[in-house]
Amino acid sequence: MRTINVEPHCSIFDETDPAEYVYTITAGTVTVYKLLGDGRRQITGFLFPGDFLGLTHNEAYAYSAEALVPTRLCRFPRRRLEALLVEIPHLEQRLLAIASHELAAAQDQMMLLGRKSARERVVSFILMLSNSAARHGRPGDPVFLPMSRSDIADYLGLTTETVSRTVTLLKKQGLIELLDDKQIGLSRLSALREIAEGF
Amino acid sequence: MRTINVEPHCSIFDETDPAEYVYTITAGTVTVYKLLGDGRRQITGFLFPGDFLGLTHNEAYAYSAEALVPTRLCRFPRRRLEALLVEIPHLEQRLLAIASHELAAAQDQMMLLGRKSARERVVSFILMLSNSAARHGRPGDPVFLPMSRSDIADYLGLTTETVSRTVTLLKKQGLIELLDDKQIGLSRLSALREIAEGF
DNA sequence: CGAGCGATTGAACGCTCTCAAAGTGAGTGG
DNA sequence: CCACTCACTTTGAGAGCGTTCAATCGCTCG
Repeated sequence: MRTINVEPHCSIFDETDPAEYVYTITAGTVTVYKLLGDGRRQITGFLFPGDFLGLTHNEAYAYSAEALVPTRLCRFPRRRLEALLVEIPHLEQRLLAIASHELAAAQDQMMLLGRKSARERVVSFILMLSNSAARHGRPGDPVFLPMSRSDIADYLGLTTETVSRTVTLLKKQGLIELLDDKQIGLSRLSALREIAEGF
Repeated sequence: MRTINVEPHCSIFDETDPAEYVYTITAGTVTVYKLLGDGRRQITGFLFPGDFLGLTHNEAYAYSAEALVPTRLCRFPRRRLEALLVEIPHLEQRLLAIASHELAAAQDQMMLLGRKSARERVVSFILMLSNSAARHGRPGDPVFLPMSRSDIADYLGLTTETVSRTVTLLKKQGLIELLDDKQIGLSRLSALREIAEGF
């Protein structure tokens, strides 16, 4: 087990790398993404301190991961983890709970990507970050967005321009407040929730 | 444990039902989906014989499930499964492997929904069904599509009209053959694979 | 034969993308 | 301290892909 520091925009592993390690994040933010042949990118998740990274049952990782901000990770050899699983039965339950939670989040994201408008996607994203921050004991309002517009766009299946326009519009309509472009106040929480749920 | 038969378009459980049972599918096809406030639907998966249904760590299901064709299920009380997990350590490993596999599939689907064109989505879908059929020991070519255009559309984040137009176009271009509207021959497999991967 | 449902086809619209330019802010060097 | 650069964000105008609305086709079933 080793501690590793990664600078912003530096790769942790790539989609086809042999999956030799698993990681836990102790500080920072990580983006997990997949690429298409011509370079199109889909970010499948943002990971924060406490989250696991790199769990898979295949030989290779199914996705790439890189640091968004200066990030600290704990790295385990995968074989070591598998040995631990035999010793500590509780650990497997814990991993199953995590995987189950991630699956539910993935289904929400499919709903977002397949059926929601740009406006609904951006609102859903802001609320998601707010909830996630609150669960991790950080303030849920104002919401802090450590990622760039381009990262948000690649997570929401939009372009940076559309994300920018949508945020501007939400502000004009008094639904959010822009403290700066990485800090957003939630003026009308219940209205935002309705938009995200598609009413 | 009980065997249950479900007719087409009949609900197995709904998104908010208490999650009292887990199921395995022994015959037929099941659709798993989520709904938005105004009725928009996103199908998050099609399940076939051998697949598990209803696994969750929450009180309620996170999605709805219904039969697509006449379907037979085995129903376990969830508590019984939890008891089995204690008795049979291997079972937990198996569930973790399944969840891990589903997560990888979910990430592929996010890429499809967020970044692929209609044409790429339809081709990816056809190939996905072909691979899935082959893994289950059924013919991968021609591909059998048990679901309606509307189900395909709700799975791919498109409309029925777009699915229909796209399939017609693929046929005109000699990339697939339409035996009937539920049976598709894969004329040029490698070309199809390139389209799906975004080249 | 007629009803009804799903699939297909057509035409026009609109949301988001694309391409382009201007604005903003942090960091650098004169 | 200010000018300059560079990256990111915002704003604008126009185009395009997929949607919407509507009509037709084709099959199954009574």
